[in-house]
Amino acid sequence: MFRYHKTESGYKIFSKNLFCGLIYDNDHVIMSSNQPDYFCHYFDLRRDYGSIKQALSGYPNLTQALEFGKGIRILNQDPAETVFSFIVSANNNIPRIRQIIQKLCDKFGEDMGAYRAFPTASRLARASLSQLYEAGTGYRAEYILQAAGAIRDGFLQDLSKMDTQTARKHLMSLKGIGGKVADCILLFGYHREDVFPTDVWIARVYEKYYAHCGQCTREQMALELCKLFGNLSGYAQQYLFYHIRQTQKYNKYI
DNA sequence: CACCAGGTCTCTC
DNA sequence: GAGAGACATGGT
Repeated sequence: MFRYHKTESGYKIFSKNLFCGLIYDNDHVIMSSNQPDYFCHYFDLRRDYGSIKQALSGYPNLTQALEFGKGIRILNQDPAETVFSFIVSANNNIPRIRQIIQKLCDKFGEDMGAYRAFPTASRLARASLSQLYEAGTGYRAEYILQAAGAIRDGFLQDLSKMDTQTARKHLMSLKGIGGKVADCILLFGYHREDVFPTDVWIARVYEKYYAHCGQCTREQMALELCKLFGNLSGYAQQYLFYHIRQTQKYNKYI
């Protein structure tokens, strides 16, 4: 999600220790990878998004977002990479998130020849606080270190067996992981569809289109939106997020 | 030089 | 449990 580079004709994308190139050619995309099966799953290519969009079209205030984000797919990312990435994302902007993650790869990732892998949890667990500060993580350095140790010791081992709410609480027991980050990890790392990551942008959407209570917290918004969208929550969130994020200012970053 | 960024933590009451 | 402030860092 945060490890991609635009090229003349497409994108270079990195996940874990793997690489994938995308070339846009008229109406189709050519994928080349050292691990095509992995990236078919990564891009969620086997899923029928047409029926998801059809189901979502019955909901209020989504028509425009569905059209705007017609090519959206929910990525299946590596769970550990997702944990570290979204710890970094908190109270941060996208260019800097990408920069920090790049530096973490440069400093701690395995050398794959043409690029560096995302660092493993056990490698990050052996990093020093000052090394993590050097990567620009700031006050999140200790969160990363703690999460790295926990994951190395099996923290994520049983997560896929837990129901969503149990898994969410489990993730939130780590410092640096609150409700929003936990929901992102569940959505992008475990493809849990019954979460609604609620950040500043979704909060704005909520207040504009879906507000039921006058003054409610992000947690309450997420709960209400989940109740409304059920197992389509994760998808609805992505369409709404992408739409507002691209059409409201700050789109200079992309 | 303030203010902000895909929030969370830590204190209070 | 709800409500303020702090929080590294880099960009505007």
